Amino acid sequence: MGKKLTTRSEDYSKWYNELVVKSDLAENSGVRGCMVIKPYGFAIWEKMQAGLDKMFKESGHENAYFPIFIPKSYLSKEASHVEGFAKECAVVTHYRLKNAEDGSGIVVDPEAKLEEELIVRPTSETIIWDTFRRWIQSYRDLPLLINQWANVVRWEMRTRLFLRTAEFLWQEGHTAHATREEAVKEAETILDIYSEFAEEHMAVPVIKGTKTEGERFAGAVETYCIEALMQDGKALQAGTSHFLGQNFAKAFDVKFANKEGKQDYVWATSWGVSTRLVGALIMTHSDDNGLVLPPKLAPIQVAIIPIYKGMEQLETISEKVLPLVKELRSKGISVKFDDRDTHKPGFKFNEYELKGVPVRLAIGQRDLENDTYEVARRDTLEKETVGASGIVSHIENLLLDIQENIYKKALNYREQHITRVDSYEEFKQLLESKGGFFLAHWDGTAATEEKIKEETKATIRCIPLGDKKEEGSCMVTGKPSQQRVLFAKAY
RNA sequence: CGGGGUGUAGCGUAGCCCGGUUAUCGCGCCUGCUUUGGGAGCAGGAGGUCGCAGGUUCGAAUCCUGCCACCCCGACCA
Repeated sequence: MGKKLTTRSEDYSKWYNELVVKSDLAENSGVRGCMVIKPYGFAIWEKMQAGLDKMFKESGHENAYFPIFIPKSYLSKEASHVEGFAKECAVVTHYRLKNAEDGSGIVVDPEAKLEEELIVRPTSETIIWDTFRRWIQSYRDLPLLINQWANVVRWEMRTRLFLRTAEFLWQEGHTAHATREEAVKEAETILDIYSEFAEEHMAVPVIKGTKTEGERFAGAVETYCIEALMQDGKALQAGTSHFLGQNFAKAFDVKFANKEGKQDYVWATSWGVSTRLVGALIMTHSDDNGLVLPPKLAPIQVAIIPIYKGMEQLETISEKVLPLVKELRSKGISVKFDDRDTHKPGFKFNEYELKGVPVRLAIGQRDLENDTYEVARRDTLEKETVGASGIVSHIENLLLDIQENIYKKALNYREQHITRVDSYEEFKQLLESKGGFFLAHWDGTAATEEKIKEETKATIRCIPLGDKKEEGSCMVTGKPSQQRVLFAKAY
């Protein structure tokens, strides 16, 4: 019998440790809250990067790169921004080491103290806006649509692999516009891109919405977000897009001459998604046999496993398989022909299941005689025998089918776990017994939001966009409400 | 940062309460033979600053102190 994972699928921290962190994606680096992303895990991130980058560029954005170090004075120029990040900044104070005089080793050279401390970027608004001031003079310079792929550091009190690590990889977009309307539209366009990417590439259904004032990004006028539901009933913020108003333009004095020749502050947005998306992917689809990856993001889409006795048989199989590998690759399908002689077929079957490879082909003596392949799909674990003549189109269709199937499965789970509630008692009860998202009326005050959070640990994930207005009364205070908002316990 | 837990080979662990030969077991790794359609079998072998530092003791993985890291809960968290 194969070794089943002993972990329950709802116990994600353990699931990461056993399956992802130590077996496949990362290992503890020994530095607090950091993670090593192994090649296979990084390949997933690279696929995400490629998909998003294409969408950004198609909508007119360009990539650039800004320094990792931000002078302390920059960070403090926008008051609410620095307030939001001050408690989690890594600070560089010195620029040199030296040998200790008592021979005890290398120490920080006290002579090499920086006049102004440097902050390791927790996000780049400040240093980018300091640059934008020099890039923008006229309405002809607008809109300025910049994206950066980078790492950032946030010294969180508590870390969680993939979801909240001290250092993480992300993209951050920063744009400047001539009008308020255009900037708002940009923030919404990006939200649509994130939503499309999550649903069509990651096969993760998301709910688009806006954050309440209390959950808003430090320095933003409006924060848009996409919220996903994990298999354990907790919500995960998968991406955010912020309309920053003129806050940063004013803080960094970024003005432009409009068509009438008058000076005005520019309007801004910023937006980002991070390696947290890899966590979202794992926690949405995976099962007790390991990862389940959507074909569009799987580093290996098809694994081919020969079953043979002796090198002669392997050669016969290779002769048949290599042209197939070539043909699949020519169609843009990533294939691994695993002809290693060091592992048995059963071992390989389990290995590729653990890695979430969507389609697995096996070919042995039986198939050579019948001119067939055994085809197994990872999402349902079903196996079938397919004739060699139609194998390529069969695989193409299967990849599309798996992509669609795991999306539907995740969507179905989420629909089963969105509950409309009208009483606070019912809300509290179902939050514990069922979990998931709750649509409920809220009076719009921060006080009520805070009360609910304190009493239940649930927060308002977002005020959904595009939902029908609905007269109602707040489930806590009974005050009037115009729309249901989305509650959940979140990561 | 507060409460609780953990740290022993690449991974997972026993031993710790009650100090005493050469630190246990499994997986993995190396060699050989036999195997190969769902995680192979047998035989032999290699691999250890017992998280770090100090203390108690004739003697410390084990007891004490400090520190570090990780996990869980809380606070915190675009």
